[in-house]
Amino acid sequence: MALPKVGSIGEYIREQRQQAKISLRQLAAAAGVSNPYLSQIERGLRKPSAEILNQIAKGLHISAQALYVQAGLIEDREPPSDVISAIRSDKHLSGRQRQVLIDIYESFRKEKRAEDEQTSQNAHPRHDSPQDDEPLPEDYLAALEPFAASNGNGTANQETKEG
Amino acid sequence: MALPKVGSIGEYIREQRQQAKISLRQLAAAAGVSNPYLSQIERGLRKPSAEILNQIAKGLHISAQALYVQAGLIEDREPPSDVISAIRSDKHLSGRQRQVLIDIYESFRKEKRAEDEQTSQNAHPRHDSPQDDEPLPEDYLAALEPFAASNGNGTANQETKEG
DNA sequence: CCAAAGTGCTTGCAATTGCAAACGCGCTGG
DNA sequence: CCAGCGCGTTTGCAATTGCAAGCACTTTGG
Repeated sequence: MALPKVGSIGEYIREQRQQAKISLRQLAAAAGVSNPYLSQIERGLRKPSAEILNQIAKGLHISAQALYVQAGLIEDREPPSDVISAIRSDKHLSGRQRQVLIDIYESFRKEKRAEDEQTSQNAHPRHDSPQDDEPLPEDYLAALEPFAASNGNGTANQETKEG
Repeated sequence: MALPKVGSIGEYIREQRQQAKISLRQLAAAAGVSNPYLSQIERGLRKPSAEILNQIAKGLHISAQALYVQAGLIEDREPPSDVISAIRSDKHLSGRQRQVLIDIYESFRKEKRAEDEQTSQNAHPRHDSPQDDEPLPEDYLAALEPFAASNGNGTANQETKEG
């Protein structure tokens, strides 16, 4: 997994560099990295660390965030799950309970996503979550038992202001 | 250069993990990294790559950006220099000229900064306010909120101990 | 013509990342 | 008491990062 998929970030850097009309060596100097390494990065032969990426962003006078997104390191935007944020901000739950709920919720989401992908394998171009396919551990279900018994409320009602 | 300022990121991760009441191994599994490696990261013995950082952020259900900032990988953000943006948007300059101007301007800034740091050695840990190419929607900020809030008050990080 | 300087690229190599295996420690329970 | 499980940590090791040195090519220009 060292060569192919990282291409976009390298291309992006090269585009930005050429657009700024500076040579590879100049950018390398400005970014504080070696020229051969930058060359390899631009051609997708190497996967630069976040530090290097940050330096390059500075050398290019572009947003580091944009570069991270391009590199797939920030993905795009965190999944804006109201459920998770609601769980996390619920003062009536212990840390353990929070975690259990979140894990369960996520496993459900995961299942659903797997089903959807089976039925229709259309384009999800930036989707990059390789191995997260473990079923719900018994521990969690066991932890859930007393909880579900005492709490009959099944809806995760969001109280966030919705405009 | 193996352990300069990476300590904070490790401590931060550990705090977040303990706050979520999950074990090191659980987080390691959720993040898709090995437990020994996560252990070393938390203790500041290793400097994780951006990918690993991203995975950990997901495992912790916190914003990857926040983690990058903590790791010093996003540092803060490029100073929203009007000069640079003005230079970049000036149609009367060639790409090369633009670059030269920017470089000169930056070297001046750098000099100045060096002087300032000599006179007063305090760093401004300014919170990250997203305002770049794409302003983040409030939904996202809301998702960030519990985390950002805990950074300011909830965590046992910055209690009444000042050295 | 050929030195000098520019461009990007290839090649070893030290240092680092990241992991599998295994250790010591505490707890539970047959 | 010892087997079993989970916790965090330590210890080698393969794979990768990132760099210094050097290559091939093109342009400048005395």
